[in-house]
Amino acid sequence: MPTSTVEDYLKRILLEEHRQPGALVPMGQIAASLGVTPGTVTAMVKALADSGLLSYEPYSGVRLTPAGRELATHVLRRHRLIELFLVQVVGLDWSEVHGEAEQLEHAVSERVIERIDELLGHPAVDPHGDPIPSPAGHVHERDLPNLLLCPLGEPVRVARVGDQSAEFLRLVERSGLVPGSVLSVESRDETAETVHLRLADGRDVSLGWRAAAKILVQSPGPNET
Amino acid sequence: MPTSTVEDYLKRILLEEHRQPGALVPMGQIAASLGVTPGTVTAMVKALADSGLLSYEPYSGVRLTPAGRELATHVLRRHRLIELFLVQVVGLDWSEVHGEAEQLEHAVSERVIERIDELLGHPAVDPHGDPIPSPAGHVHERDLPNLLLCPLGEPVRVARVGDQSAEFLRLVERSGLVPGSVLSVESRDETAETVHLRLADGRDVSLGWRAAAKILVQSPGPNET
DNA sequence: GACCTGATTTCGAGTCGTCAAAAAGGATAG
DNA sequence: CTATCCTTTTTGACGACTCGAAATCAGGTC
Repeated sequence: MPTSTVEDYLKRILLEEHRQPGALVPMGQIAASLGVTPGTVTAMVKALADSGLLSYEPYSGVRLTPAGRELATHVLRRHRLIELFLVQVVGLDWSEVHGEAEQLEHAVSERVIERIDELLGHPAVDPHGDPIPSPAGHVHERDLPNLLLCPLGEPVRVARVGDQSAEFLRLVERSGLVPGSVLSVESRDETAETVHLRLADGRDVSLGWRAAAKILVQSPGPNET
Repeated sequence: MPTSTVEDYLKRILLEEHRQPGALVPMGQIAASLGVTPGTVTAMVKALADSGLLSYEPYSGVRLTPAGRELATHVLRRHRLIELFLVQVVGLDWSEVHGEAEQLEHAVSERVIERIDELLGHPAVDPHGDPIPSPAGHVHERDLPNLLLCPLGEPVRVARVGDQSAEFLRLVERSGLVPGSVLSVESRDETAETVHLRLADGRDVSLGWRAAAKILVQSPGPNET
């Protein structure tokens, strides 16, 4: 059985691969994402390559093998199902479930995960709108525009929030931008680097570009959240 | 923060202390209970003594300090609340929750435990009838007779099952002896070392003494399970 | 082509938890 | 009081994971 450290490495690498499809993931990125030193990553990555979980190109980076990708996807599935479970059943606030799930994803058996999945009705996305991989390991990533790219003046529905930090999530909640909310982008200011939103409840909200880019939206018609 | 290994050592020692109140817990017993070699226990126990979690008498055994007892009790509280949660909310079979909880007890935060406790209505006992320690660390151990000691011919209610192994629990379930069931001990055979029971539903069941000693009962009046 | 600069690798070291096997201690029967 | 047996301790070692610092590499600059 893989240790929880191994699971963490693979999960982080999978996430980095998602962010830049096709590219090798460089050591530094893994180190930053895990909060360890680059030397540690080099050592670990060699071991993972020896186990056949990823392929390692010295000085270039790393790419998951099918075996590694499968394992990583299962960890991600556990993580996201646990997040949703903690919100919907246990009643935690969505801003705190990410950290909890970080621990639990390594402790929960497949038995329990399947029960949770059933209990929740085989959900497609977690509380942040991130897709939940299928038991077979398939991830349905949708290609959604963010608040910097979506059309102006049209109603859109928040589908996904691309930052799990408790702080950002609390801001999102305060501003009424949780997944499912409907709003429209009134204007963008190129110089000030801000966007101005009007929410369904009439509130006006401004966001900087960094924040706006993290809010992904879809057409408001069919509510898939 | 204590590692999960430390938590396991302390929890096991607490359980052994419960079984023989007042006595020092010998190394061999800890080693057997944890499935490690005696040498490992000696080394670990010295470290725990240095941390002030227990006092160590070479060649005699070990006893938890107040600090160690408190920590161990909290682990036990997490363990038993998780067991009950898995049965009542997640819907697992009671014969499988012990193993699951063994992992989860180290991964669940205090936040989540308190939510679970609330959700379950501050329960007093877990699915096996073992008492759940209070948040303050108080354990309400009741002194109950087992099927070898309770009066003959009188109705009694199963209160607690003193063996968590999935195999034994499945036998208990098959025989209709889960906590809460009412039955009476019809007779005991000293030579054959068996007891004969009559269940409330009319079924007759025989148990060997080893098994009978693990079923603890109370008067059937107020159902405290 | 020589030189920087930033990323990566190597190296030596340390912690934690574990084992196997040898040595030592303690208890008890004679 | 001693021989024996069981328990405990000691010792040396290992695997997994980590760090810090020195050495090395790759890619762009001039």
